[in-house]
Amino acid sequence: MMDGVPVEKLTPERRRQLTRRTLVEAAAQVFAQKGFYGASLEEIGEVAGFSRGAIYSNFGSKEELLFGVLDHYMDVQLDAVLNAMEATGRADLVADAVAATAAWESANRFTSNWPGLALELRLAALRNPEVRKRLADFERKSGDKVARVIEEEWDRRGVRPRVSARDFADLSRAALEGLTQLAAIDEEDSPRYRRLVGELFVLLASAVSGPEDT
Amino acid sequence: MMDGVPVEKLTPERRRQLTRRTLVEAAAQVFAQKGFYGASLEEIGEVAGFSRGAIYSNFGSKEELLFGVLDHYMDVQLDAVLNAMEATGRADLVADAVAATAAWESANRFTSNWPGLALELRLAALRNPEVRKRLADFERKSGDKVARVIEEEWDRRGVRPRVSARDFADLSRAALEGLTQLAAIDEEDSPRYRRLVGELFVLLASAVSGPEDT
DNA sequence: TCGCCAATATACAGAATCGTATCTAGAAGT
DNA sequence: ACTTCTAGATACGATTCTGTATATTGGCGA
Repeated sequence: MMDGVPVEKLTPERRRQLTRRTLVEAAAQVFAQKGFYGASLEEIGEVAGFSRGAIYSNFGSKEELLFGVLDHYMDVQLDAVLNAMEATGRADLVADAVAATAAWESANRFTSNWPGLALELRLAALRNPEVRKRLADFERKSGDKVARVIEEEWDRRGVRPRVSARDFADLSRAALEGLTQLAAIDEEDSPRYRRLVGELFVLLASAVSGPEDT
Repeated sequence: MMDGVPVEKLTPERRRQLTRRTLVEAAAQVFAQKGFYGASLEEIGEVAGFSRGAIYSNFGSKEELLFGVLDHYMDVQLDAVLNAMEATGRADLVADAVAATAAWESANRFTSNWPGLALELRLAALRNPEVRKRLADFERKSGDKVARVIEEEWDRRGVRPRVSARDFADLSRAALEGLTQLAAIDEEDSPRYRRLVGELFVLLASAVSGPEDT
């Protein structure tokens, strides 16, 4: 019988990629919860619905799996950042900041175990030179991208900034991540920290144009 | 013979505290390098110059040792913060910010494996409710302290802030920690991130008093 | 339809770790 | 000087985890 639904042909290659993805997502989750050392391949396989065999078939070692998770993380993170940037561009600086914050929020950057994964990967970077290199490259590249967008916006509006767009971007990112972490730890005051994200952007945006500008 | 030097009598109690401290410091170092799970008690004992027996004699378990490290961390962190605050108080807001930054820098917050320890403890907090509670309490309490100092300063100078002192304190701390982490990961751009710390304070300080004030 | 091959599962060996149980040495007090 | 008591060292058992080697299963080509 012919398939009434456009069933993805599910070629072997496709199937393999699919299990890879499943494994990576499971690994991301378990790494975030238990940490790289604390997580057992057994549990990761179980969460993914596979056995350890699948992991060793698709990745050579636990470390390679970590790299898979890192790549995945960087993809998702970059998407979130670009989406947040796209949310801006119509209103004034402050409103833009608020919109970007909302986009950031909706990208569930505060929920689930995203903060845990981010922390875990930073730690992994601190300990593993290869991870460190890749993560640093990524941060630089995405920082550049964000800075370019900011610059365009400033140009378009004739803003005379007191700091470079790159500095502004990095400062925002650092503060954003610090707040995210604090919110994750202090669950009770988490709403306050989320509010502070908006506050931060308003402060920064108003500061960047200086006392002489509105 | 009478002691020419005021030799600390080294009572048993004192001796015990001393080994405890030695063990905690060794644990802090190894935890920072390898993580809680990755660190073996064997190695910690070795670094401290003791055997695992000493650990189990002074702490009941690996987890209790972690609590010891956490307490130590909070003590040191609070000291550093208060010192940084004390560095302020004479000049204007911007100069104060710079001075505080310098004090922070000199407290080696960027060097050694302090960033690693901070990250590791945050992760531990994310995973262990008891750690989370203690750390959250500490952050709140130290945040209050800092906020109070800031408020006094603002009062004394007649600053009319646009945000609460508490918000300002938390924003600063979040950004500071974010920058510290980025600096630790991107060793190559580390100087730039350190410069951004000063930049940040200047921006925040100028923003907080608003466009109507200098 | 049959046999081959790749993807995944299972079985296994070796290493490492935690916590406990036991031992030892040296100081405090009589 | 002798006993006691405690901090710390050593020995041990049990568990767990990684990585490899082997088995199995399900699809694809001949």
